[in-house]
Amino acid sequence: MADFNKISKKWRKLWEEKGIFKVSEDPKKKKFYCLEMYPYPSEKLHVGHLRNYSIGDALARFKRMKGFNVLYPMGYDAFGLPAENAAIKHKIDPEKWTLDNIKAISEQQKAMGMSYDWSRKIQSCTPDYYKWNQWIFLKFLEKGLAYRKKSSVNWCPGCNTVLANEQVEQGKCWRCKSVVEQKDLEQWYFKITNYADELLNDINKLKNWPKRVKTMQRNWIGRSEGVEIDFKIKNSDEKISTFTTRADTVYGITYMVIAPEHPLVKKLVKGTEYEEKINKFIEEVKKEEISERIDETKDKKGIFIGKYFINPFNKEECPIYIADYAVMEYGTGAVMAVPTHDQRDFDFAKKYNLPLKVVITPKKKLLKEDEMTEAYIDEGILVNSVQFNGLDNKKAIEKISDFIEKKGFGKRTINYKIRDWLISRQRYWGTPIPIVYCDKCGIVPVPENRLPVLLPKDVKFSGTGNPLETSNNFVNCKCPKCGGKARRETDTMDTFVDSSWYFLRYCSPEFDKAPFDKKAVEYWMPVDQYIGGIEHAILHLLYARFFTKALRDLGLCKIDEPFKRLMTQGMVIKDGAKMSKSLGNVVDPADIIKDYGPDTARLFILFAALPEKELDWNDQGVKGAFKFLNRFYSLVEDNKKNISLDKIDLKQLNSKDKYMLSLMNHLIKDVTENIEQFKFSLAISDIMQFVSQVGKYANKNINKEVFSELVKTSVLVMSPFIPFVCEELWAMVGFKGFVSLAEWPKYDESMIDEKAESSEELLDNVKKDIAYLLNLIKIEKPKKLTLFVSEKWKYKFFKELKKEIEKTRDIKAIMKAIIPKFKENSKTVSKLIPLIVKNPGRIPLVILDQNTEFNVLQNSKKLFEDEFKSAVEIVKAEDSKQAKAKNAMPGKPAIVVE
RNA sequence: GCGGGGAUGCCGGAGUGGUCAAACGGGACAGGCUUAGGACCUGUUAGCUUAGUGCUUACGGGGGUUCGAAUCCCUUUCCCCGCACCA
Repeated sequence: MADFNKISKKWRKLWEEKGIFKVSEDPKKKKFYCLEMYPYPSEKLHVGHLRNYSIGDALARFKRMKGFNVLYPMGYDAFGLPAENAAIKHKIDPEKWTLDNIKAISEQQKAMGMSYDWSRKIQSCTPDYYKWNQWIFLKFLEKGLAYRKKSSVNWCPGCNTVLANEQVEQGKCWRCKSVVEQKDLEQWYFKITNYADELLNDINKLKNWPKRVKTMQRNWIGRSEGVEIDFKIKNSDEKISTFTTRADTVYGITYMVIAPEHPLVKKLVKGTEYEEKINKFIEEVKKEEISERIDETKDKKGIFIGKYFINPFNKEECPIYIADYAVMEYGTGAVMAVPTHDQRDFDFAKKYNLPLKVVITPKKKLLKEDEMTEAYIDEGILVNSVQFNGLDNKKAIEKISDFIEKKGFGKRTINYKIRDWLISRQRYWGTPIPIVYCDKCGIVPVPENRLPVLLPKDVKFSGTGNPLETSNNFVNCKCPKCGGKARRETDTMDTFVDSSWYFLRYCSPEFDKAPFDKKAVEYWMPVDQYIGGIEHAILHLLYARFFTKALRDLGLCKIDEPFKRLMTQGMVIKDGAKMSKSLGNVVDPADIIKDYGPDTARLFILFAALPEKELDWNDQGVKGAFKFLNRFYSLVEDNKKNISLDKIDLKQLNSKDKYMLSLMNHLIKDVTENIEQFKFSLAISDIMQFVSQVGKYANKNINKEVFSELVKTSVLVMSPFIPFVCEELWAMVGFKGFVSLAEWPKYDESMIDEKAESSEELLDNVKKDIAYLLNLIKIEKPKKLTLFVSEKWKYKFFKELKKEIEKTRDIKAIMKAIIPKFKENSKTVSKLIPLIVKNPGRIPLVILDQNTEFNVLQNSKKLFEDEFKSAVEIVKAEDSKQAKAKNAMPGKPAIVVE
């Protein structure tokens, strides 16, 4: 058995020595940028990573062989919490921990045969990278895209830092799953909301992104059109504005709810009898806010604040409540309540005995308040709405919105769910925010020529507080403006900032005048294929889109969207569950590689499931892949002597040779199409079938040139999946150079002969039948074999069909005409008709010959004679009588042995 | 609740109107090789039947369109994922 690990090491070394995967801009060649989401360098590579890279590498190799100039880089998302936590726990320098991990991981990636251009490796934790984070931050600041504000923020007590909205999942921290708290803090933000509209609209440009991801982004941006209406408060100069998408219901307003955090609440109740009660209520809500406020099934809780507002439409006075179901984060933090037409308002009104007023009713039956058991949210006609009565409610939204703007009650607005991106983090292992606070000058940006602001080494990791604050050299500095004493910003940037533009850096990783070289970016970008996990659907993928647009507006690049095509790989599961340490179902890729070699691991991963789908890891499947690999290898090795690289002499080919060449061209076609559509498992399945055919062929008297061509093709099309073994076989067959750089085979449509393929199958079947029969009657050496072929009813059928086809090409009509005449064979007939109608080339052949099978058998007489060492006679049974006499049935060759 | 995706043989998983009893792999069974096991090779693997390009039943359940449905439409059950009191 071949030692696959030895083979892998040998080729890996050769690839590295020759640097064959290094690329540079070449305007003459078409580029292809293949990118995998760069990994966080944790201590070990897991199978999910392996899958990600196997998919990407197969595609990159395929495109390279297809003649593209392929940019396929790798780098590391090297800033982040685990490094810092390791520092606290094991007293290791986070930098050393990170760089050691990177070394180990890149070693594994190399061992797996990934064809990265390693000269473009980037690590986000090195100053030559994060300097440009700071540079971009300053540019954003100039443009007003970065700003500082005090606000209620998400605080993760587990990570001891604030989080962006996108990083909170169901009230919990995305990384450590701690319950997130709210805190009022002054923090740095990126103004992603400036791009909300463009980010939403441009989703339509992302034709080759999974629907799921696009939907998630749309929902996250959460655009809704409506009106903002201002309500005057009775006996006060204040007014409250509310946002609604249902302007048609304004005459049904019976009260208002505002969020407990709403800044007006304290003002309004100050000094009144309600003040104490309200403050108590707010405290209560705040306490339970985290877990319970999120729970939708919970009763809505609220309290009257002792104030009334005036509905500008009908001058009615209605009470103002604060309630936990109003949230400050959305709209204006206040809701005009229409209990008859909103379920939440309805529930609340019922609980606190607030009045109901119907303003929309179904056409058929007038809706009555006292009969309602739930809110009426469907379409209908306006009632109780003065001049708008009788209008269709959808039209009424427009009319009333016009009215609102005309009267100055409010204005049309568009609301988004997306918030600005909070990028400050109270942690050490990240990019320092290049800002200095001076008592005299205030917030002062560090000048561009003094970048990078380096992370200091003299810090203490105590586990509490931001370690950066322990470095006096770092914190205490001089104001760049006035030279006076100043304090440096100790917050670092969210690591998602690093990953928002790393794909641009790959284009010119050494460039030192800007984050990236505009020219290189113009050549390589956008990324043609991006591959990664679904978990980044609204985190990284949204941020990266935002960055690209913002950098474009800074004049740094020209593209609108960074990723042309996105593939989100499925999870790897085992025994029906996600791999996890607690379940004990973790597979270590290193073990698989050790036992079976890297190619087996790659082959199994790509074969076991389509890339987007979940992959169920099973060890038997791994063995199966290994078995195939061995079979493939020995097929070539055992037949080395049958290799001849001379040109095929087409005149010398027998039917079997032609058949194999047909299969081969068919294979190239299918595999190429399947790879282009990411259907790797199908491509591999095609190749497996082909290889087993080649194996059968190899046992025969073969044409050496044909055989060599078959082997060459198999090795070529298999090489994106199992590159090491294919390099070995390529060299074994006697080809020069690397198969990794060889040209992808082209197929010749004229060589694909489906007739030959099906004839070959027929012969195989007949041969099997003969063998079976001989075995049955225990005759080893028959004197003579007579094969009867009878096709009586089919012959009639073809004649009928020919007539019908001359009349029409409509399958339906033909079916209707013919099927009743062949009731007994209706199933076969209904299969044959569309086949023949759709492949007109076959009609004359089938009809004129009476039956193809006879001819095929006739032509292969010699083949049978050789095979069974006996005289063979092929007889066409002209009618069923003769056939029956010799035991031949319609539609099938019968065999008579003498 | 809203949105997205699923349900196929013993298993993983292809297949989106006719060439489908359904690729490929695994498992199981039988046979070959072998002292035996492993490895390897061949065949079988819905039921009946067979010397079969035969018949019947079948791609979660029910209904429909069609000469014809795993595939299209409607409906229903179940599962997974994302968002979540969004005004």
